[in-house]
Amino acid sequence: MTATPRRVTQRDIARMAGVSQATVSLVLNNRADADVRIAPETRDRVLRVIAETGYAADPVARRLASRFNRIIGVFTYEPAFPSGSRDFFHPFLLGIEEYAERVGCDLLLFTSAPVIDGRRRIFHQDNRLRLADGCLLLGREIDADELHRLNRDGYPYVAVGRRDDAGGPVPYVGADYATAVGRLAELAIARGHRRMTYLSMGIDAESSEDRRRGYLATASAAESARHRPATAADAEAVLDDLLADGSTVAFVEDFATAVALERAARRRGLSVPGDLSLLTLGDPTVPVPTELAFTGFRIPREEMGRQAVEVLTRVIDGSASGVQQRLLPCELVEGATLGAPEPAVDRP
Amino acid sequence: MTATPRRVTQRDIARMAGVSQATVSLVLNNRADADVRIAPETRDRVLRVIAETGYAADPVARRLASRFNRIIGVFTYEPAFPSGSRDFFHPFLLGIEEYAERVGCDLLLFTSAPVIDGRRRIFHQDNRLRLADGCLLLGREIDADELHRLNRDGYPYVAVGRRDDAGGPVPYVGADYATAVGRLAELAIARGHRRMTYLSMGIDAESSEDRRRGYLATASAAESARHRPATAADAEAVLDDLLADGSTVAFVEDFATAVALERAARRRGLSVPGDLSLLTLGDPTVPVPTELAFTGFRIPREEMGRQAVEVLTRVIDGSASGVQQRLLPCELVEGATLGAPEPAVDRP
DNA sequence: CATGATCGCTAATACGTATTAGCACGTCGA
DNA sequence: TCGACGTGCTAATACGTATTAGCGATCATG
Repeated sequence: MTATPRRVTQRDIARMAGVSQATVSLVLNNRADADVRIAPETRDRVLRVIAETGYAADPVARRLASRFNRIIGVFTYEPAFPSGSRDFFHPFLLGIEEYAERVGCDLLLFTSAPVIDGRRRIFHQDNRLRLADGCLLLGREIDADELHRLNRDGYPYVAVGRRDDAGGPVPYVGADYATAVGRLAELAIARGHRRMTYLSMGIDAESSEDRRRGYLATASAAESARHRPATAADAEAVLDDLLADGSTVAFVEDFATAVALERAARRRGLSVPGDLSLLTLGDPTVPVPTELAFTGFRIPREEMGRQAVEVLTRVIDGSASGVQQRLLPCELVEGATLGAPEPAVDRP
Repeated sequence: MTATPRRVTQRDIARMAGVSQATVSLVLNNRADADVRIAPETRDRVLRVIAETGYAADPVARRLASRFNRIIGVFTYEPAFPSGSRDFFHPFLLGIEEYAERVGCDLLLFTSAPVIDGRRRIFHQDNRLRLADGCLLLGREIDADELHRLNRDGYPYVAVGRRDDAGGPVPYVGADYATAVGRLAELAIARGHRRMTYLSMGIDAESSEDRRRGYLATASAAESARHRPATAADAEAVLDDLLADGSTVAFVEDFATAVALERAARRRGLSVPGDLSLLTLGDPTVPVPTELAFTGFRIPREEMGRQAVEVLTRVIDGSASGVQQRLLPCELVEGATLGAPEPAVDRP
């Protein structure tokens, strides 16, 4: 491992081709403006030397000079491990990578961001955001203070998933949970359900709030529309509660909880959807083994990733007019867990 | 989208604190050498201003000046889509990200590299390698010319997976396929198998070559040790061939092919491992639905990712002495597809 | 032939940081 | 009182590129 030989620079190329460094830069950038002209012979000569030496411009210097990098930062909020949340991020990343490739950008994963108080921080001692032209934010819960600061600094970013205002509107590409859950509620009511319960994950994120809002907007037409928190570990108690209430359908935020509920019901000799209908409100975020096809909806994760990159590039190059906020529709999934309620004993 | 307000620089900090830009830099980098002294009051004053303004050094300028960036490049050779190869890369990336986080490096995915003649190229017009301090190379087949060039340029890199020399030894962290396959062959022989066939994927990669080598080294002790290419689509013909040859065990490079063979055997009323033993030589690279637990070995993909980053950081900071080449052991998996051969009719 | 206009290129500078030689100002010892 | 030395800082420069004002030469035009 000898000392690295100094890399070839434009100055070297210039010397070899008998021109100035500026000329090399102009040739390299294919500048053909009215006020920048290079004779074809000169251009060819420079290009030949470049080809011979295999020169490639240093992207760092380039960025320093021009303020653009063709690098898109990706910040994942929740700790990437254990691989549970990995499977959550993966579809987004697929879409992001696909679109980044299309527009010729590299992706910078901010893995160096330190975890402080159990959560990754964008802003810290050695903040590296500016390495990228702009940044995508991924994560169920995003720190509002950090959004404030991004807004204040005028740093180009786009959140994947809807976000409340934080010192100004937050640009995002999200999923339209409210409408999707509303549709499911309509379906349930159309099937004859009158008493229903919404089982929340108990986290305080916008994604959760939107689902609940969609539920309340539509389900409030029913005889009874409750909501309560629930986890998979809780399944037995939750099931008790549903039965006691006479709910014939549950809207389950967390996929794993739905699986656990179905299993608990089966153990008691109850059937889904015969005795209880279950609706799931998004794809599983953790791999859960189940044979059952749940009725619910699909989050367009890949498409969200793609469009987030698209919006971000717009924000970066300034071609975006106004605040960029998009909600993508979720596709309803016709599964086997929504049925008609048992004809109930009339209640007084 | 108004014009971006110029970001705060060291010069601004310097002006506010009444010192020079150099002093700010020195304070920031906590320099305490013998020949660099800053009075505690001055240091505090500068630090206070930094805290007030929320200043953070521009990593780009920093890199230009210091030649180090704490960025690790990741180059994936095979086209990332369809998501089949995605599942192949994923475990590597998990390990890579984990270790990168540990050493405080960001990851740069070279998604901008163009695909030429059906394969991604590192070197092209607008080569962005130098954005990273060094680079990891992923992919079953890596272009030897590009390795040559990396070696020639003295660019720090590490391949994930063993590579043949390319104008010099190639630093890598690979899996010890030869030993693993050799072990499987020993197992087969110990169980009484005497006629065996190796079914290759027919690609010309080092990973394939190593497996074959391990097979030949050990299996050649058997009565007959053939090898031939095979694909999943081919399963019927391959099965004919195995039976005709009297092979009682097959070493199957491609997981999907093993699945297809078992299915074909079952259709003919043959049982695995009763009539034919199947050994797989690595985890599935494409999700294949199967209930069967195949006997074979596990590739330590995550660990390979981690160690690749570790080695790369060593190469970058120059603390690596000599060429870095590591082979990690594969863990044997005791499945249900290796049995004892039917007591065969004596052959003359 | 004088005067612009156009062409082809270069010199100079900016980008924001890290590094280093060295300056100004003490202080101390003889 | 004078050099030697230590302290605390700054001026200058490098890193490699992009950009722009502008210079000399050539060309067209009256």
